[in-house]
Amino acid sequence: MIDIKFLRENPEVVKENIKKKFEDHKLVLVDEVLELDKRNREIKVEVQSMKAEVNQASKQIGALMKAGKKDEAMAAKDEIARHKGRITELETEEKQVEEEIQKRMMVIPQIIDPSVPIGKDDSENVEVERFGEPVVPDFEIPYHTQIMDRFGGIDLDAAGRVAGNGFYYLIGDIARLHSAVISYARDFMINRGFTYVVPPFMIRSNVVTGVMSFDEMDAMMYKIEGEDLYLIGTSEHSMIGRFIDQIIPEEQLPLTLTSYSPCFRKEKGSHGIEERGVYRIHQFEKQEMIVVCRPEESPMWFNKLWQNTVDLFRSMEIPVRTLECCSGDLADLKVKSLDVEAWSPRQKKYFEVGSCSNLGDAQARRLKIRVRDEEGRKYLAHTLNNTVVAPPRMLIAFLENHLQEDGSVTIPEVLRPYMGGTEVLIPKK
RNA sequence: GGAGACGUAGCGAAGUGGUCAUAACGCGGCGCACUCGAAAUGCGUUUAUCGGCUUAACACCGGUACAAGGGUUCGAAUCCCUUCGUCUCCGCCA
Repeated sequence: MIDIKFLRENPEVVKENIKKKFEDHKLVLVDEVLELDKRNREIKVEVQSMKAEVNQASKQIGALMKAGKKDEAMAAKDEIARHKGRITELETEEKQVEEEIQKRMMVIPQIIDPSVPIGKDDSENVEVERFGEPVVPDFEIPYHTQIMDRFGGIDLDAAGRVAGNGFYYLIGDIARLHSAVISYARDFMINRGFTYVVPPFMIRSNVVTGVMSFDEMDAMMYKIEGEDLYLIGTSEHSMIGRFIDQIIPEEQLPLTLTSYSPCFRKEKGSHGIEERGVYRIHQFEKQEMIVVCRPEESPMWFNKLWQNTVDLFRSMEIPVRTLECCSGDLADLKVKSLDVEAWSPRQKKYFEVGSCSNLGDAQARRLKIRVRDEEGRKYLAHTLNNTVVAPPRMLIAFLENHLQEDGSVTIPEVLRPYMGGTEVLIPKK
């Protein structure tokens, strides 16, 4: 969401940005907003001056009533009644016009960072850098559920009967590995100066509509029946929700937080739940990081954030690469975005394990997250978020990369303290 | 879940139909004075948002906001309705 004042003064910049994102059908919205905005301000001028008159008259009535001059008071009442109809009329139009403006502003994309590569869709995303050697072993790597199964580590059949497709039971060593990764990731971020937070796992509808569009909400969010509550799709929802309508003192910035939560997603969108296994599921757990900072610092934090994820994966000896989202694949609220992908020796390609985004002031504008500086001036914060790690999916990369020819799985040194010192998992079958 | 009380500035709190809502009073913050300095004291200052005007402004003019939404009224913090939240007691419960 961009600033309407910016659009008013720089319509060509906004249009140019829309073209860069290959969303030409939205070009017309810019001119529509300009026109609606003009009308909206005309209405405001008229309504406000009328209200000023009515307020004046009301004060007079009070004085006249006190003075016992009833006739004059009645005359003033008529005066007000004449204005009232017109005010109601104008206010109705004002409300409509503002809704129309809002509707358009919500879909006009954020001005993207100049460094974002131009491209139509995800096929034009750009690999930035590889970290670690993508190894393909000379023995066959089975599908991840098969690897888990050898350890008696997964029961999808029962999960299907109990909760349906898209759920899982993780069992024994695999379940322990899952928890170990989360705990290790938590401490990893704490050691890098982030503050650990456990947020609410359900949020109210007003927070939901604040943090996402209706379409996203419909495709992702589970609603609690009979309550005004939704299960979060990521802890970003409740973490950012914490700052809605808040004015943060500048000296508290940057807020660097790492949160844990289970995540619930309908996955109703284009992909759906097709693959068997734990790649795309209705419920998973995730360690997240979010940053609220001063505008000039957000590019610096963006680079620090994705680097954290890369470092975490490298510390567990998993090869990764970074893939930058091109303009056409970038969500409308984002200024810049980069995926961290882990190497899959089975598929012989990289797959997404995390996503790092700089939202600029777009999220802050929508949610009214402001900062007050020492002089008392207020401005919108910049917000960023990134996945630290989402274990069920990352376990795929973990198991595939650490599987030995004899069927055992080695545990990287950093994870051993969280696994009771275990150095290697021995299959049961 | 039941009963009661409550929701007003950073905090506490007055205002219960009009002419003090930026809002009494107190605390805190900021500035100034006194002091070698500090404390104490004294004086002053301290909401957000939108529109207009202006080259521009945290200057000026005006609109809106007393948990949120709606209603009654010429006029609502105050009266009525709905929702949300907080506290106390009871019930239930990891």
